[in-house]
Amino acid sequence: MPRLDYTSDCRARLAFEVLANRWDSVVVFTLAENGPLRPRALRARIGGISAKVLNDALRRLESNGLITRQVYAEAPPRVDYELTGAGRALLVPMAAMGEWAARYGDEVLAAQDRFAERRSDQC
Amino acid sequence: MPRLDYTSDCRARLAFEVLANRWDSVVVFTLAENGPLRPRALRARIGGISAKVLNDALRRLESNGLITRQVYAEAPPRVDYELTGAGRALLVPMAAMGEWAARYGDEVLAAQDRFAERRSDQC
DNA sequence: CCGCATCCGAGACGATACTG
DNA sequence: CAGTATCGTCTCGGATGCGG
Repeated sequence: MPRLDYTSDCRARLAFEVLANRWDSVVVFTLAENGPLRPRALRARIGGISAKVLNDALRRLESNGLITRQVYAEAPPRVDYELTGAGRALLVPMAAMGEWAARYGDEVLAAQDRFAERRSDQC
Repeated sequence: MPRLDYTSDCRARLAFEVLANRWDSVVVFTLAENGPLRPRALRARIGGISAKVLNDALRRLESNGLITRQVYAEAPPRVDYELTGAGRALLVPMAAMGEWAARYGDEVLAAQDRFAERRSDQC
């Protein structure tokens, strides 16, 4: 998050930076599909993510204005997270990314295998 | 690059993972605009990237099948890098990301400022 | 129940110097 | 000129335990 230097003029970089971390896009996607959710529910829907890491992701998304944090004055404490307009709008480019992955995902995996083989051949 | 576990079903994750690192998307973009380039030329066009880091990025992109590496038997050594079909196809989602950034970039930066302020207020 | 503090390992980035 | 090696720093991911 060291605030982008746009010396290299790639407009899309801000968007990628915002979703660069492992779980951020998954959280956005999950919130988009299910509406406002509590951390507990988010963890359950996503699966395979620790509480701390989810919290880290939520903080990042909040700091980038992609989600809002609602706190209810109750006991036990209750919180939920919801997408902002900017967050919801991200679904459009995310869909484009998904289509690319659907079309070229196998190629990528195959290339990774080939590359791993070549490196083990040399040694 | 620890090979995705698709336990969390977000199809777009592969695409994000492929461009998750700082310079990867910039390199793809630069190659798309200028055609095949030698590392030297790439560095010059991009600006602000060290030789090692560019090399790291090129290796990653190659291992993911987004670029190809052409070696010419000359002296002094000559190499150039070119986008594959999968690499060129990435420009479509990248453009979508760019449009999002153009529309919501300011909101993101403003949110970051607000978030930074709140944290410094508390301390 | 939510979130924070701590500790650890893995990678990326960055600068520099060196080999083919 | 291309690429590697090394070193230091930073951040993410992951696990665990504590406090509000």
